[in-house]
Amino acid sequence: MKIYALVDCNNFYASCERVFNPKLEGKPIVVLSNNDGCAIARSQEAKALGIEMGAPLFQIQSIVQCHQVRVLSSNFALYGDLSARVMATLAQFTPEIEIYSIYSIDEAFLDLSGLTQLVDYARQIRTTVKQWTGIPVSIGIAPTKTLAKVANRIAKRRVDANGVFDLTDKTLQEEVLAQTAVEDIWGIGRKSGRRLRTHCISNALQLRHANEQWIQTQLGVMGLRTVLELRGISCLSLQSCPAAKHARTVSRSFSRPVESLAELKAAVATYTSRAAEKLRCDRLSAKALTVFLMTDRFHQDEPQHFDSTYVELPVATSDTAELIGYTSQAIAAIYREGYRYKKTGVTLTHLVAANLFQACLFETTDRERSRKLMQVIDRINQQLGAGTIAFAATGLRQSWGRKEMRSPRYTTCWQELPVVKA
DNA sequence: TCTGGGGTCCTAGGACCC
DNA sequence: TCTGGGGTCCTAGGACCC
Repeated sequence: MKIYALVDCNNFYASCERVFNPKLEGKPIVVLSNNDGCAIARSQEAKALGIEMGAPLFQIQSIVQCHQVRVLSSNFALYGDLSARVMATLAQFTPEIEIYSIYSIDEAFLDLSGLTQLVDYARQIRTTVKQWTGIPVSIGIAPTKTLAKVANRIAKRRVDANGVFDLTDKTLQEEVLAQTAVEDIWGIGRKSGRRLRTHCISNALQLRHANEQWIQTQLGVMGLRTVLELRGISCLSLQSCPAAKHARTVSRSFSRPVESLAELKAAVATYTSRAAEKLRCDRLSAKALTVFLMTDRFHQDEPQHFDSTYVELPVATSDTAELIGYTSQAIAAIYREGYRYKKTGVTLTHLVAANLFQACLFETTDRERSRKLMQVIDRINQQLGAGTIAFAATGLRQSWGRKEMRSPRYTTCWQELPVVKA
């Protein structure tokens, strides 16, 4: 029998902040989204105060003040680095590990098949991760990934579980699934949850016993897969070597409305640069791209405009200058005067391995020269900090975002290393 | 006044081909 | 006036995840 363990970091972003700032221990913390807009992570104490995931900061201001909630801007450089350390630690315990999956920032599946003393082993993993990285994790153990997710929830909630819960026992599965709300199952979202409830399926045990044909007509093959997984039949295998990405998006909301094409162009050029960097980092090239722009949907009293445009490129590329040329034209094509824009973004799609592209018969650009130039730019920005060298099209002021309460990038920036005083 | 960003997979339906 | 059938590929949109 297969045995999966799901290792999930507790309140990951909040825990990361605590690693370098122990004064935050035991205090309610929220970490904010881009522009300091919404709460995207909360410590246990903040959750207990009733702060919901995604709550706009201005709506929770009274709770924040009343309970002295520590409010922090997001610091993804720090979280990404600590995530990598957690994953590296987990990899010490088994070669069968799924990292870099789309859920990778704070969780990883491990294949523990064939091991005995599962709970002891999991405790050892938990202790080691905490000791080596400072991040507390919870571990759920079960014969399928979906059940391991359920087990992980219990590991987090039950005080007596002490961070580890083993759900391999069939009788225990029945008991636990009966207490799990149907929308708390991995893969069942709000929509499906509501639909299931109208058919009197409100917990995971009822879903487990639902009719297969009926589920497939209602929820499609994904839903059916979930039901089988709940029954202990593994449908989702461990992807130890996940497929390459299909798309790379960079988009941001503005901290204030933007009306001029010039500003939008500068923003789009900035996002294009970032997306192209990601592409080169993954050694990929894009054969197509989409650019979109939108007004503020929360301001329905103002005129609304959303548009996007798709562009196929003659030759796959990851050259920033070339891509900015295309995205700049694209944004101009969908821009309409007289709107207050809130957000714009760039998606690079149809990604192919950079060394395997189909050249164009009438090619005029010198690909080798462009590749070398990009390499130099990437190296300079890596060594001297992001944005040290940039394309003029990205503009001189890059002040769309707001991050007023960001903690230092303790582990990824020389100037911001923590200092230990004797 | 202030409301995130970046992904995946599946399905339906259109375009196109023979 | 009559106007096939089956297959593939692609995209948009929905649902979901963290």
